[in-house]
Amino acid sequence: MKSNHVTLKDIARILELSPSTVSRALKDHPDINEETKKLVKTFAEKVNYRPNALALSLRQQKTNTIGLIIPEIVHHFFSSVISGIEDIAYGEGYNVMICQSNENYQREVIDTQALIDHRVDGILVSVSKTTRDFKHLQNAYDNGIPMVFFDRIVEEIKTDRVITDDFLGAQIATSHLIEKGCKNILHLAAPQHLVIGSRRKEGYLKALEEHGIETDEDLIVKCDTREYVFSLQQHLMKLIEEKHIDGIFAVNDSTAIATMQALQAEGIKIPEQIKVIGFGDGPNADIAYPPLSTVEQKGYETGREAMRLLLQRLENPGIEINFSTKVLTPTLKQRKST
Amino acid sequence: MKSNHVTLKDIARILELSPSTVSRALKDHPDINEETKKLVKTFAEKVNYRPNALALSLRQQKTNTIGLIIPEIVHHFFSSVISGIEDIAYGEGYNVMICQSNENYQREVIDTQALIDHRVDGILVSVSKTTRDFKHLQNAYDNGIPMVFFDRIVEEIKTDRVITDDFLGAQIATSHLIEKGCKNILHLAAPQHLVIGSRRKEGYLKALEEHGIETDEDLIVKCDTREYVFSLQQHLMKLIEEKHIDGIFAVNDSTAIATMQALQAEGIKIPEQIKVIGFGDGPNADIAYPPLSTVEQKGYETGREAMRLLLQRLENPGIEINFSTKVLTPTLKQRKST
DNA sequence: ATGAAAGCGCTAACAA
DNA sequence: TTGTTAGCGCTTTCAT
Repeated sequence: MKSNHVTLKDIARILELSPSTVSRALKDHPDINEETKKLVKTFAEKVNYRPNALALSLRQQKTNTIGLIIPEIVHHFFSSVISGIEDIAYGEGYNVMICQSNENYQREVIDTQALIDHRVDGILVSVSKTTRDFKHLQNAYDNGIPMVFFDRIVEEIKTDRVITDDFLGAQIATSHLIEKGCKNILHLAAPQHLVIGSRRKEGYLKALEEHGIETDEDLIVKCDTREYVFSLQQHLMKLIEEKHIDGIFAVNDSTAIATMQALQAEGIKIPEQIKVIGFGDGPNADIAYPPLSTVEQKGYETGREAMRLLLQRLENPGIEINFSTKVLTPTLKQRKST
Repeated sequence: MKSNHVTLKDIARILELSPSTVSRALKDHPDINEETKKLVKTFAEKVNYRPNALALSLRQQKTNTIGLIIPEIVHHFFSSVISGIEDIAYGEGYNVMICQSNENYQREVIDTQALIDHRVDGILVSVSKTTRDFKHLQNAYDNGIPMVFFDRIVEEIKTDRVITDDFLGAQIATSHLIEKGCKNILHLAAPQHLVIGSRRKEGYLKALEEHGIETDEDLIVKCDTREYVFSLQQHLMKLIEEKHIDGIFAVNDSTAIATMQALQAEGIKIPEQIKVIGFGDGPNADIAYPPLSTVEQKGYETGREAMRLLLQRLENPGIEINFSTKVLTPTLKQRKST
């Protein structure tokens, strides 16, 4: 910030006008002389004048910036969400301040604080896996900053939300396996304190129930990352043998893909011996061998909707609108793994 | 920014002190009474006081924010870069303002402007594929904002840079194919106006030359995305047949993987009939079938180095340090595709 | 040990 | 039509 920056005052001084006149000229205020306007504008253009966003924000008590807290940018779902948010935000003149919590609670707390410190106009959040205490978010909320949760929501805080119908998605995925002839379906699940973890498990259970298949708690294994799969490989193989597993529903694509690789390494044929389905439909699903059947989760749409809900609050300050929850419905993407 | 925010002034008024005293107390100024300090601090704590970062930046002429312009967050390489940058930046008390150009020149210009408007202390850039005019960056540079280019650099602007040794990487990849017995090697190349595009091509040519293999311009095809591969599928198959292609070096992993899929769809066995190698080593390489041999490009390290170079400028303002170019050496990652 | 005042860059109510 | 002034939230020099 070494000041090679031209300020309003600089322009005023050089043009022998007052700062207010320059300010008004620049924004086409009706009662400024056309001559003056032209003079000021061409000069400002010439010296490449750009208003200081900090000063503007301070003055207007509005930053035109919204904060985003996201677990991990590397995940395709989340980076799609970012694109969705940005496309809407930019169109409305908002900037997006992206914070990556890295699935780390401490970092999330710090990020939230940083966003508050920067006086963002609103916050979009998907909480980290390790977050179990929500004081930091409650605090932002109490500060009067509009918030929208997406995907990994916090049920304790009442506000707008955008979620995927995880229950339905899991039900669709599981039913698909059943319809393909699977009888003993293993579920690789996310931590149950995450809403997506429990909802997807419930959808799985519901599908079994609907098809009159008895549930077996042993067939639900907490395992939601690629690394996790390989570390559990022995255990999983044993389970598959003992329980005659013929179908696997994994809580996300990368777990599903790693599982296929682990099984193939043990000589198991997919889909002939065991059918596998994931959840999310990132680009990996197409790359996997065989291409992975999965349930499509709309990241870009999630981002757009979240930003739209936030905008609604920002553009109607003070007006009480009932909180709404936008539910996106996932759809089956059948490929070769089922 | 609906003001539920407590200000210094608020505290001063309530505690019947002057704003300056409060300010000093909060930052442990030596000549403030211990009593007063305690009073102020506990009160500030109690009401959850947080200094307004905007006001601070305006006052100090320093935002402690650095700007990042990146082509596409969805690419693993770039999201790793972000992590590298953030890890260093956070450690030094800097925030990172991330802008995604989406490989779009116009957007890049706007993003650059937004960063200047926000008076970021420095900028890290990897230019978009469609950028051929650098006025916007030159402008930031002329404004006295320290800049570091990484990966997709701009040769016209003299400043610090972090790059992968693309020439060497391509040479390593191509030599590997040759050592594995390939005689007729196809190169799927990136646009030549991008430094990485031409460097990688040159490395490919160099390797051929070193091994006494005649080069053939027909074996260099501009094709650097998954979609591109499938749209060129017919053309590529014809080329492979006519030229007896037995090895393919693709400018990036996703192009390499798509190529393997296209070939396999035509019944070609990999690596038996044709060996394929990529560049970059994202997680997709492990997921591909067969797992893709590639050359490792260190995203996280790139980010760290870029941020370190920038920090060096920021912490030594005014001091002229010669610009340096940090070159990261890629290493061969052999898997099953070669 | 504390306070008053000025100023970072900008806008807007009020004056002229 | 233009200028003066105050103030957004904060720090810091200069008084007291």
